[in-house]
Amino acid sequence: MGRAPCCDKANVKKGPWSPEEDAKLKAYIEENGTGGNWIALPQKIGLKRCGKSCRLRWLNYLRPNIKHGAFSEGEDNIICSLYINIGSRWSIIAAQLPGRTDNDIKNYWNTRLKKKLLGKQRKEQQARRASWLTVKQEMKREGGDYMLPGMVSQPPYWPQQLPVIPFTTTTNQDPPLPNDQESIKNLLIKLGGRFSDDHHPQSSTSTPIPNSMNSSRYPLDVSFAQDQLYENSMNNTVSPASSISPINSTCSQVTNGTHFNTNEVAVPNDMFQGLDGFTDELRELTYSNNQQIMNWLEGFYGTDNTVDGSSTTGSSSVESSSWGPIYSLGFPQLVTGFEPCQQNMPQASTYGEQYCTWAV
DNA sequence: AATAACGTCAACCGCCGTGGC
DNA sequence: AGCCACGGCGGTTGACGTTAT
Repeated sequence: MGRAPCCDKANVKKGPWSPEEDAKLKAYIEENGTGGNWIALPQKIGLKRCGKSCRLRWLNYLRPNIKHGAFSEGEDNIICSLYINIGSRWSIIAAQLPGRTDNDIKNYWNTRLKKKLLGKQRKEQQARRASWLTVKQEMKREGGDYMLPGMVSQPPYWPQQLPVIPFTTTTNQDPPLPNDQESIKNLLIKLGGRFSDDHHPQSSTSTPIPNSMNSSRYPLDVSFAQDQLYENSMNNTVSPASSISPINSTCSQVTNGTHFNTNEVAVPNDMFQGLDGFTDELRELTYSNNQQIMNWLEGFYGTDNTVDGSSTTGSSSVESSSWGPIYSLGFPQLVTGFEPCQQNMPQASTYGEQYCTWAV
């Protein structure tokens, strides 16, 4: 037996709110408050609306200090930084943008920001491909290796060189500031990579997954993403087989248990859910190296740094200078803004653990 | 001018966590 | 411990406006 409906659907008006309804609701709440019971509210006011609908209307439209209209560049940056870090946690993102509602931000992301991001990425990708084809032809003629400067031929397999700093907020202390490499690692994981100590799953202790992670919404399948990345890298690069490191592709199992290995990094599989081709774009992107990902993001953020191909053939190091523009635009806002988020959201520490923690 | 295609956004739906009983 | 009501959240839908053909 299902749950009883919160209201009598047959006698409830749906669709756009009329000015009269708005006025009634606004006047009542401003005078009396919600009374802590949205379900009972419409009857008190004499509105033929569902309580949930009233709540939504108030929160998204009628409540004071709601900001309507275009998003600023700064707001764009915050949204993107947070999305990259925590995914589609719109309410948390909204908490960082006074006057904006989660619904607004969600719509804005889905209809504009995502495309803006993709548009820039596509342009760069096309340019890169064009130059790649040129070089490839050049190399074929000369019988050389198919490698572009600044491109690594290995599948994306991030080395465990980055410092491991758990980004937990389980204490009362402020969360540690993410340093460059931590942020990069975090990002790379979300892009589907894994780290070099992933191969020792049995050797470590297990850590309970937070309840919210341990649901069907968050199948832990990092290695599967990695395998896909590998396939993508095989399909999208013309690298000779000899230059590709072997990769363990036998561990593509969705972890549904109640524990996860502390050497594994928990990444929600739906981190980029709803992005359709965007996920593929990101995966495709990872056939090149960290530096290129950094440049891609910098491109989005509007900085004009170009790839210094000569310095990026190594697969492990990421110059902090390359991260600089992103760091300065995005993460400070994220970090300094995280505090109100913690205050407002009791489960904020859970998010911190879910998305930012990995153990040594 | 007509209409198809696309974009935007308010609103809805259903699931989940929480707290009271 | 189990049930229930409720609030909150994220994903999706559909109406409406705009642009392209």
